[in-house]
Amino acid sequence: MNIYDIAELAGVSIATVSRVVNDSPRVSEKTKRKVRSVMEEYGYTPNVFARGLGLDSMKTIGILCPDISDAYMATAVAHLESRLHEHGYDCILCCSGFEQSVKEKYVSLLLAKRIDALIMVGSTYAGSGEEESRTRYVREGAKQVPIFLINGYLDCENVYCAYVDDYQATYDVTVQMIRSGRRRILFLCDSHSYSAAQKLAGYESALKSQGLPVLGDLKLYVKNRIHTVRDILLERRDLSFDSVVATDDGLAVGAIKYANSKLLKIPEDLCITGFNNSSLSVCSDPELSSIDNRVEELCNITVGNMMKILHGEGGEVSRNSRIPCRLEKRCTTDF
Amino acid sequence: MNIYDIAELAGVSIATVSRVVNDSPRVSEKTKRKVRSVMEEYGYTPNVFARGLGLDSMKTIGILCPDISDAYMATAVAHLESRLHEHGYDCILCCSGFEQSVKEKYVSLLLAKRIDALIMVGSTYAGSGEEESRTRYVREGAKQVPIFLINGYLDCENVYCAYVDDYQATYDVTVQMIRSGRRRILFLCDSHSYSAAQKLAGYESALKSQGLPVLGDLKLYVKNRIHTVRDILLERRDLSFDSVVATDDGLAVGAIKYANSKLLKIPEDLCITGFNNSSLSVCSDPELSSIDNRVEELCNITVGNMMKILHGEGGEVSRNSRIPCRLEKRCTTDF
DNA sequence: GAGAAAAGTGTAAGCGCTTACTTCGGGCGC
DNA sequence: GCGCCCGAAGTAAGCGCTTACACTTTTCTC
Repeated sequence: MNIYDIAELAGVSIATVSRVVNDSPRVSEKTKRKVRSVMEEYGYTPNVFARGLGLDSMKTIGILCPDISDAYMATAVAHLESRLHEHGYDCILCCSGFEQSVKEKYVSLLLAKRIDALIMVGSTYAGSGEEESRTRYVREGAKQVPIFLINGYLDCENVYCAYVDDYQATYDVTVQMIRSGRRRILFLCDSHSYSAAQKLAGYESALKSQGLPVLGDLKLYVKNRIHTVRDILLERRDLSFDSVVATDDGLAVGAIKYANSKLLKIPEDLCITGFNNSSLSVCSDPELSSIDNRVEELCNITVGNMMKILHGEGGEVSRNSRIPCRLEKRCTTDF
Repeated sequence: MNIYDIAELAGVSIATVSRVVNDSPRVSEKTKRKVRSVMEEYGYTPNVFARGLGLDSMKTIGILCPDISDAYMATAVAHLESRLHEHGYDCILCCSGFEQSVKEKYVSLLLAKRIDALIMVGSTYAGSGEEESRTRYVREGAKQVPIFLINGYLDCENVYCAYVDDYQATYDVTVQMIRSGRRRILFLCDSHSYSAAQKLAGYESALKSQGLPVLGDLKLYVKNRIHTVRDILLERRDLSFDSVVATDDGLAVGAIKYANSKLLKIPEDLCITGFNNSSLSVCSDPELSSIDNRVEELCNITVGNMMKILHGEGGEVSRNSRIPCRLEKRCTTDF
C-alpha cells in the first residue's frame, strides 16, 4: 500500500496525496477529506525511508548513554524521551558503556542514521586541552549535527552543555560538614570524569576556605558497588574519618553499610552525603542525604535548546547552562 | 557526499561501490581496497534512508517499555540493546507509561518507522478472552512485524513471549514460609497485571496446598512507593501478619521500613521476600531476599528467537518460553 | 589456441516520497 | 464575451541506494 495506490483509490494524483499527508494549505478541504478517508480505510502509513530520502530528516534524535541501568541516566532518558515525543521526535538509544572506542563507534553509527541531533548523557569531558584527542569524535560529530551534553562539558561550536554545578554543591556540603564540627572528611569517588574533578575541586576549596589541610589519604577512589565500598572501608583500618562526601549514592550507601556493620551511629559517629538523590537514597537505612542533580531541569533545558536550534526559532541559545543544586536532607546528616 | 561521488573518485561504477559497502563476494579484493580507501578518505557513510528504501528494512528494532526509570526495565533494555547491536540492529526506544491509549499510539508510530520487529517489555496481558479489546493493537501489530513480549503473555500468531514462572516462584516461596512456621502471610502487590495475577495464584495455591485459609484482608494492593507502603502498613493496625510476599522489591523495602520503624526483628518477627532482585535489594537494611527475575536470560531468549525469525534461519521457534526462577536469599528470610 | 565457464564490473530500473514547475478551469473586470 | 488571474490539481524530476541483467575480461579445459 503506497502513495500510488491511495492516489488511484481516491482518484487524485500522488502529489495531492503527499500534500494531504503533509497537510499542505494548497489542497482544498473537500479533497483532503476524500483522500483522508481512503487512507483511513486502507490503513495507509507513509514510508519513512522514502520520506527521509526527500526531506533528509527523520525527526529522530540519537541518545548516547553509557549505562541505562544506572538510575540517574535512566531517569534522564525517560525525561528526554517524553519531552522529545511531545515535539514529534523519536529517540534512538545507544548504550555505549564507558569505553572510548565504543562511544566513537556508536556516534558514527548514529550519524549514519541521519539523526537530527545527538544527546550524550553523562558524558563528561575535561575542558582542558589535554583531552583534545579523547573529544575529537565529539567535535567531528558536531560538524554534522548539533550535540547536547547532559552533565558534561565541552567548549566547542555546535556543542551545547547543560550541567549541574557540582563544584558549588560539593563545596557547600563540605563547608556545612566542617561547620558542624567534622574534621576528617573522606572524599569517596568512583571515576576521574570531569564531573568528579569538579566535585573534588569543590571539596578541596571548602577545606582550604575553612583552614583545613587537604589530605591525600582522605581521597578514596573505589568501584561503585555497594558491597565493594563497604568491604574496602572495613579493610582500611588505617583510615580514620568522621564524615563522608560521596560522588554517587551507591558509594554513599556503601559507606552506610560500613557504618552499620561497625555499629557506628549515623550521623553522630559518621556523617554521610551522597550525590544524585536516586531511589537508593530512600531505600537505605538510615535514609541518605543526597545532592539532587536536577535531571528533569537539565533535560528540559536541553530539549528546549534543541528545538530552538533545529527549528531556527528564537534568539540566542547559550552553549553553556550551569544550574545550581543542593543537598536533599534526610537522615545521614545533622546540619 | 554520495555513492556517485565515491564511484567517480574511485574510478568505478556506483554498483561496485554499493557492493563494496555490502561486502559482496562478487568484487575483487583489489577493487574493494581501492574503493574503501576512497570512502575512508572522504568519510563517506551510506544514507540509511536510501538504503532502507531499497531493502525495506532499516535494521531497527522498536522497544516499547512502560517506564525506563524502573530498575528492572532499564536492565532489560540495556541487555536488549547490547545483544541487538551485536547483531547489527539499532533500537528505537519508546517509553509509553502504563496507559493503554498511549501504548497504542506508540505502537503505530513505531510500525510507521518500518521497524523490523517490536519488543514490549513488561507488557503483561491476561491470556483469557476478556482482554480481547485491550490486546487488539498487539494482534494487529503482529500482522506487520513479529512482536516479542518480555515478561508478558499473549497467545497470538507472530507474538513471541518469554517470561519467568511467577506462579511457581511465588508458590515455592510461600510454601517455604509456611513450612518455616509462618501462618499469616501478607500478599503485597501493586498492580493487576497478568504477572501479578500469576503471583497471586501461586500464593493462593501454596496456602491451600498447606491447608491454610486464603484470607481477603491479607491481600493488599498499594502504590509502589517505599514510603507509601510503609505508611499504609503503619496505619493498618487491624492487619496482623508475620510475613510478607511482595510482588516487587520496592514494596518489600516498604515493608522493611515498616518493620524497622516498629522495631520488629527481621526475619524473626517479620519475614519478607521481594521480587526482581533489583539494586534496591542490596541497598536496604537488612538486605532483601528477592526472587530473581532473570532478565538477562529472557533478553537472550528473545533476541535469539528474533534473529531466527528475521533471518529465517534455524528450525522451530517456540511462541512461548517460560523459565523458572527462584529466591535469592539474603537477610529477610530464615529458610 | 578456441570455446566455454567463471569472475568482475557496469547499466539501468526501481524503491515511495517531496516539490518545483506546469496545466487546468472557473470567476472577474471591462 | 474575452482575456486575465488565481486557486487547485497534476507531471515529472530527483533523493541515494540495491540488484537483476548485461557485458567484458580472465581463466580454464581439451
